Amino acid sequence: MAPLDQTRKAAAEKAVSADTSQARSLDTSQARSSDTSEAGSLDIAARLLAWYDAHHRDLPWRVTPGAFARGTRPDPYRVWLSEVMLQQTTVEAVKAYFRSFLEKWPTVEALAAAPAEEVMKAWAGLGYYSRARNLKACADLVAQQGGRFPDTETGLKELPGIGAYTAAAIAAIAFDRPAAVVDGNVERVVSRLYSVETPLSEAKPEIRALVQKLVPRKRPGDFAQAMMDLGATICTPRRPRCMLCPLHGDCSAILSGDPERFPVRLPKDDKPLRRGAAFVAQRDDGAILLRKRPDKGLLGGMTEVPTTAWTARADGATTQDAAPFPADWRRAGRIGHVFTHFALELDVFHAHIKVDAPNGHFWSLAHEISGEALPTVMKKVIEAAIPGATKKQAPQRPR
DNA sequence: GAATCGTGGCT
DNA sequence: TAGCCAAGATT
Repeated sequence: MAPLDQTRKAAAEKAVSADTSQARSLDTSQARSSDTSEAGSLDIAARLLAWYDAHHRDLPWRVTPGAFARGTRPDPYRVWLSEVMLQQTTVEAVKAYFRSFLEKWPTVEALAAAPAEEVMKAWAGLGYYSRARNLKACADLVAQQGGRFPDTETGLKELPGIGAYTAAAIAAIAFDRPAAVVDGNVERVVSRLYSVETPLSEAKPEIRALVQKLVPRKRPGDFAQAMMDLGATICTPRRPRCMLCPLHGDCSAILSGDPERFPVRLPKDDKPLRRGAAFVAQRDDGAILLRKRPDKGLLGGMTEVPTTAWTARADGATTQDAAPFPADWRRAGRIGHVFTHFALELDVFHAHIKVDAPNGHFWSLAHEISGEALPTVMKKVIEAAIPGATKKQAPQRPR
């Protein structure tokens, strides 16, 4: 196999990319003559790839377009890691986590050798924590099988945390397979391109079939990333920049005069409000009492301070009466947090205590707090009681 | 097939 | 402001 593209120096990459424009247009014309049976689809792919060559974004996990034609390939580990992180997560949010993970665990074997707890800590704040558990489980499996990822969509989809989208994305980007990569961006681009009136998610099979017809045999990975870049930068949910779009001449929704109408979506259910109380117990040396949540379910496997149940009741029954143990609880404030399917209000209580950690709980020293596997909602809770406590190098005064 | 599962940025 | 929505997967 060719050396990993990402291990090459950036200068070499730029030199390669600078002198391949002719080769690319040659590729494009070859594609035009042989890639699909539908000339229209073909032109669309060719136009999109040409646009991508000129306008693609430089992202930490991305290699220069045309990698396979140069005899190189992306590192499947990096492609997989980035794709899992990017599930329902913005590019900007992922960048720092991707770099951090790669520095801690440069290979799938390294990630497999890491304790699951360390992986959860490193994932804290990124959300959808089952992804982190599945990431670790997947790394363990792949490492057991020699450290090689499956190179087909079918094989990839059998791994934990890899569904239809991610399997197609890895197959296309890392292994040059002509897979139909359909994420939210692609759904939007294609639903506009063809004015798909069927509402999501009912339209998913229809959209997948339309995408499959567009996928070129050459550079399917670049095509997938080009579609997603187009959706992210041009064919945006609101105020799409149609005048800049390389496909504006192909787009049915533009003719309708209202491309924003697509994709058609069904109305969403409104979010219920849940309430509860959270208890920040602090030891004389500043340590905070924490516990680990169950591995499954909401915030599965993450760390929290003791809380009451989060109930749908709105009767305000969130007082210190519900504390896990008696102490001089002082109300420190109230925090709000919005999850995917409900909103949460937590009354935060704070106390200094001098007892041993109850069963299943543990003390986290002041300098350790920022490194714990604390989801954002729990950082809000602790901050409400002890401002600065979850920041690195928090100025803590033991009392 | 419908519910469940985080968080942050943008309008 | 309050909703929308992001490189979705799992059960």
